[in-house]
Amino acid sequence: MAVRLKDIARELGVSTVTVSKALRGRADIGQETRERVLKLVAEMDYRPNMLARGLASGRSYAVGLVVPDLVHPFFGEFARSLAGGLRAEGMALILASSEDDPAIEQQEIRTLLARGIDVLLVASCRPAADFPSDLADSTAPVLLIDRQFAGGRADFVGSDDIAIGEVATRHLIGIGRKRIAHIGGHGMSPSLDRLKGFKRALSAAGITLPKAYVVTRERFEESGDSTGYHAMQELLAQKKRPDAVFCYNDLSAIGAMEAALQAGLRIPEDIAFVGCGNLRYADYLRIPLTSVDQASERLGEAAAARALELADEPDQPARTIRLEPRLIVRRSSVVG
Amino acid sequence: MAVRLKDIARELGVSTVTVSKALRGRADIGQETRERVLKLVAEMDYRPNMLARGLASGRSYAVGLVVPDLVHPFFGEFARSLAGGLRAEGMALILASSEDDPAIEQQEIRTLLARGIDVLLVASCRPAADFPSDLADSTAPVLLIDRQFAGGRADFVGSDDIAIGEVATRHLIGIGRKRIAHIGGHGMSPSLDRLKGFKRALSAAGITLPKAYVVTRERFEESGDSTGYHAMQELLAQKKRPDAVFCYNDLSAIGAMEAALQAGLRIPEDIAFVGCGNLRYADYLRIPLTSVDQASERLGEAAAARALELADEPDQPARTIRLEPRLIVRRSSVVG
DNA sequence: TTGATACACTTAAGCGCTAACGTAAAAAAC
DNA sequence: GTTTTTTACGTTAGCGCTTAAGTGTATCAA
Repeated sequence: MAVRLKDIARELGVSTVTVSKALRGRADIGQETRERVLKLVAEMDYRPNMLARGLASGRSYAVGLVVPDLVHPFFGEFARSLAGGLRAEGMALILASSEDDPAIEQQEIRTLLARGIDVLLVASCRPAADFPSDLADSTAPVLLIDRQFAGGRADFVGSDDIAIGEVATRHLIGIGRKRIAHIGGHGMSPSLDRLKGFKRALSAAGITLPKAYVVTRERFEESGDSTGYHAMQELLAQKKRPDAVFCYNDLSAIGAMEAALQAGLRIPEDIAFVGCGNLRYADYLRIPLTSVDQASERLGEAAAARALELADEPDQPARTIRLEPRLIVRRSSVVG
Repeated sequence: MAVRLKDIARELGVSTVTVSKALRGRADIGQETRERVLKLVAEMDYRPNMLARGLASGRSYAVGLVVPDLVHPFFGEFARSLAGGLRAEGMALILASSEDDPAIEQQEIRTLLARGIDVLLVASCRPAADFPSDLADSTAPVLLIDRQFAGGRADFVGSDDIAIGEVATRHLIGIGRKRIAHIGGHGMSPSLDRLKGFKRALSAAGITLPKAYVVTRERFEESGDSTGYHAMQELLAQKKRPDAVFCYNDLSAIGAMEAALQAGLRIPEDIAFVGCGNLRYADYLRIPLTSVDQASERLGEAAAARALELADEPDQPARTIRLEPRLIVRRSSVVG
């Protein structure tokens, strides 16, 4: 089959261990031998068998990533830049999608662990309330992405979701809106925190929030547009309908805008919208959408960097990395 | 560390091989023993170490996928449904992104192969003209996705790109357009075939195609909108500007429409557009976009099924699977 | 001269698993 | 009742690599 360490060693008249060490840059190999090895390795196009290396060394040089939905632009962009950061260090990415189903998520985590991944990255779809036991028991260090668990002492890379809620809401307040509603999720930490930021911004401005102005739903990733559409209909049914809505993500904002337009409202004159995620197509929508950018690329880079650290040194005190959001203003919130 | 085969065997007073066989459902294990093994395996939460299994058996139960761009909706959707199909059979997906760079693609293929993947799926970004040697020499069976190579005797799962070109063009002819242009790519097989279908449909209808009505570009995945925008400006500069454009994909169509709108044209009255890919957001665009649906989900399923076959039996005659496209008509091509 | 100290390698062992073959007992065949 | 077959296991060897523990030789201090 393929070229093995043994073949290189035989050809060179040295032991396999010498070749192995030379390849990995260990110090106890002579300059001349090292060069001979490297030269032949290149000539024979040798690639170490990572399964064997992983079995022998306990390190697989691969990280696992579980996301709720690959198609969601945020996770796509995140995965892309993560993969780029890992590739630079010769690490592979094993990807799994949970389809927003906790049972699938658990199963995927198990199979990733069985593959000896060095670090487990998870954007969990399980409720933020308590830390899942399988993550707590993981043999590989765990790096939570985007979604955190309550009291979790786990490593985390994600957005500052409270700031997202504040930034979006302050913008709506800033353009003079008084009846500001929120279409959000429940259960996951980003939903909770964005709502918290939303409320914080409102009360800081002395604006009261009717209970009915907060509509929460599930499943924002896959079919967020219809989720947003129906949630918006609920808001439009209020006696005093809102004049601005902060939506959990862009997809739900798209659906919500659709509902508003169908109801004959003008955007942004009658009602303004802010989404979150800064979708690639936000500029090209019927009404270009104001959105909070989560810097998914930079999150991917940060996660890659942290994952590499954890792979090298698994037993570190947990760290939390939060990136600040940035508001991108478009037509949906300013008369243009 | 984790529970090993040996631990189960010791506990049960049998050999490791017996446990291994029972676990994999081999015939030469007694009913009673099998049950005892399975029971204890469940109790002790044993998961086979896939690195060891892979090393010993030569099968890793993982497939590798290289795509040009994870963020591109087509590949995202494809990867999602592929992963689903594989998961059902206990196969993992190792994902790599080539960033549309042939050198990165080659490197990623090497690292995937070094990981002992059972099947290599590649949506290659290398020119269709000739079959790359690394794919020809691959130790794992190769399954080409979306893009084919000339005279390639390799397995393939993708769209019927000629039909895509025909369907789109016939539609534009059907709505009475006479000056039909194409913004397309070059090099990759889908570009070539879509152009072929485009020309075929035109000549079947007896419509002549000015040379300048075919504009080809590169890089349609990542920044297709600006590619489409600039290509469209070129078309608009013609003495006789087109009254319809078939664009390589939706992203370029979005950019092209943007350019047309900026030029003061009405869509579809003055100029109609058809894209390809049937983007999730096609309905919500400024002008909802008529697009050819590639059935990316079904492609993913088909690829998963074929990959499983190839994993079980690598030496099969190559098969080509092409899914028929379907036109989704929206505002960009009919006055609505 | 002796011993310590590097240096540049080799030998031995084993990671956790499976393929291939071996074997003993029970069942079936003659 | 002996041979053959079948059933249900066990033994051996090894996948390709790495870690840990040597081994021999040159170098240097005492």
